[in-house]
This record gives sequence, C-alpha cells and structure tokens, in this order.
Amino acid sequence: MSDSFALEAVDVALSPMERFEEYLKSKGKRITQPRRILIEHVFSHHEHFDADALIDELSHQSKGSDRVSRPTVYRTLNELVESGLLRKMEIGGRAVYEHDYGYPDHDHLYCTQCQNLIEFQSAELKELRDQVARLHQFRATGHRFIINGVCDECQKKSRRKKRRIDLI
Amino acid sequence: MSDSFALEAVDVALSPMERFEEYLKSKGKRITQPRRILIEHVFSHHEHFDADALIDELSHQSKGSDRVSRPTVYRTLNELVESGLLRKMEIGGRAVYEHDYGYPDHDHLYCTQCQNLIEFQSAELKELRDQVARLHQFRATGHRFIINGVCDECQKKSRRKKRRIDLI
DNA sequence: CTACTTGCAAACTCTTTGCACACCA
DNA sequence: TGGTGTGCAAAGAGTTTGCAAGTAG
Repeated sequence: MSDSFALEAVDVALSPMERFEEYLKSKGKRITQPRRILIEHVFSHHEHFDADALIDELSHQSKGSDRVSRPTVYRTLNELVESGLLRKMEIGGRAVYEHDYGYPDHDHLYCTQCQNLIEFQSAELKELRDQVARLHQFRATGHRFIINGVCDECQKKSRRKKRRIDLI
Repeated sequence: MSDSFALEAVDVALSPMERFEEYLKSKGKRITQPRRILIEHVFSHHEHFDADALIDELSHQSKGSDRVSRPTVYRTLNELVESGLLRKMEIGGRAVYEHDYGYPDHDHLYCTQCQNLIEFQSAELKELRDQVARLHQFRATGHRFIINGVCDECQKKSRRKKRRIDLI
C-alpha cells in the first residue's frame, strides 16, 4: 500500500520505542522481545497497514528469532493504540493502523478503486469540528473524516481503458 | 438507541417500499414477503440500527408468519444499501445502518459513553470536502465524518457521579 | 521467585455461502 | 414452469481468550 508522503513529521523528544517503554512502565507492564520487535517493525516503515500484513511479516515467517505470534500482534497493536503511538481506523470492516506519535493530525481521501489512503491536513476542518461540537454541548475528543472517491491515478487509468474500448 | 430528531425529512415522490420495488424490478429481482416485511420494519422506526437488532426483532421471534431468517436479513440489508434506501457505516467494527432515502445528508457526533449517534448538518463541510478533493484531483463520491467524544447527557451524568464521590 | 507474557488452539462475533426446497411472475 | 429467493447449517474473515509454559524484573 503506497501512500502520499506530503506530511512532515513532527519533532518529538522520545523515539517511539522510548515512548512505548514509558507507557509500559507506567502500567506495570514489561518490555519484552516480541513487543520490541513489533514496534521496531511498525515504526521502520511509514505506511498504513492492517494486522494481517503485520502477521504475514512477523508471524508467518518461519525463522524463529524475531517471530511474533498472531495473538501477540493483536495484543500489542491494542497497546500501541492505547499508548497513543498508533491510530486505528476501520475501513471496509477491517482495522487499519497508522503512526500517530510524531506525526501531525490529518484526515484521508480513500480511493475505492485502488484502496489507497491519501493524507491531507485542514485547519478549517478542526475549527468546523469544534464549532459543531460546541453547538451540541458535545465534548469532542477526536474525529474521523474520510472522503471516498477515485484518486487521480485511477481516473487516468479508467480514461485509458475507456479509450481502448472506444477504439474497438 | 435513541437519536436526535433535529433533521427534517425530505419530501419524496415514492414511499420507501415503492422505491424498493422500482429497484428490484430494474434488477429483475422479485418482490417477496420477507423483503416486504424487512423494509416495512426498517422504515417504521427512524433510528440507527445494526443487523443484530433486526435479526433479534425479525428472526428470533418464534411466530412464523412475519419471520425473516438471518441470511435474508443480511442479504436484504445489502440490497437496501445498494438501492440507496439505507446508508451503512462502520462504528467500532460493526455495521450500523440509517435511512438514506427521504432523509437529508448529514454527519454524526458519536458519544463513546452511551454509544448514541447525534446527527448534524453542515454546508461548510460539504464545501470543505469538495475543496480538498479538488486540490488532490480526487473525484469525491461521498464522505464519512464522525466526531467522537462525550455528549451533553453523559457529561452531566459524569459530573453527578463525581459530585457523589466527592461527598464521601 | 513471582507476576506478567507468550504461543497454541480454540472460541467468538459478524457476515457470507452452498444447497435443497419454496415461491413469485 | 423456470428462474429467484428462502432458510438451514456450515463456512469464512477478523479478532479475542483460556491455559500451560516461558521470561522479565
């Protein structure tokens, strides 16, 4: 899954690993090898991903040293979300994760053809959100805004295909 | 699940049942008893609901005359979405449906405490959406905007509870 | 040492599908 | 009558859980 890399990373004092260790300590949890492997892996790429991809990469590989089991992948993903390192969203019935820590707030364009998520930022949206919330005496803690449609790439592909058909 | 009823229904020429019959005919599908029961039931209340609620109400009841089986509930829900009568959204991993036909476009505030969906309309949001899409050469076909947080009701409840604890 | 973690297998939830019978047009 | 639709049971996808063995602190 390739993404748009238009957004700049935010400067953060601690690395994701360090931040996760803080979180674990604060909860009386332990810094274990599987947790280390998983977070290392997750923060080495900057993409949207789902649990299945992670399981393919970490669990299905036969070499034993840096293998992480399916349940541990799920358990750790939940911890990463709870600790604020990852953001989780549901698209088409499955959970999709992305970096949250060290990454600016943003929303997404979702191409229903190629399934790509394109990120964008909008200050106006945040204002609009708070304005709506205020109007309803609602204490907003977050939001999810996804614009569905067809990305530039896929539109071009469709046009090319259509032209080919027209020639017949 | 009780909702806010702030939104006015839009005038439509055909009843949902009639509209669905049109759709079925156009697809060479048949107007059957289970489909009639389901749509009648769905459009008699004006609430957000999930497949499970419908199955409880239509499938688990033992009396045989207006019973609809689980698979037929799912099959018909998909047809209702495809025909434009219902809108489907995913919240917390499960599908939630609401009336689309004869109901204005809107978005939602989602209370993470009581799970209620509160509807709101915003023309600005639509403009914002189209503006963002244009900027990315994206052909927008729809969007989903959900503001998460705590509704007025639940904030009041929390405050009452907090006060009781403070008194101890 | 002791409580927290892991991996395995199995359970669970939600949704879809194969198939024989039923039914609408 | 012929093709659709239905209900049943069972399969699937995605995720969680119980438990015995392993390991961090």
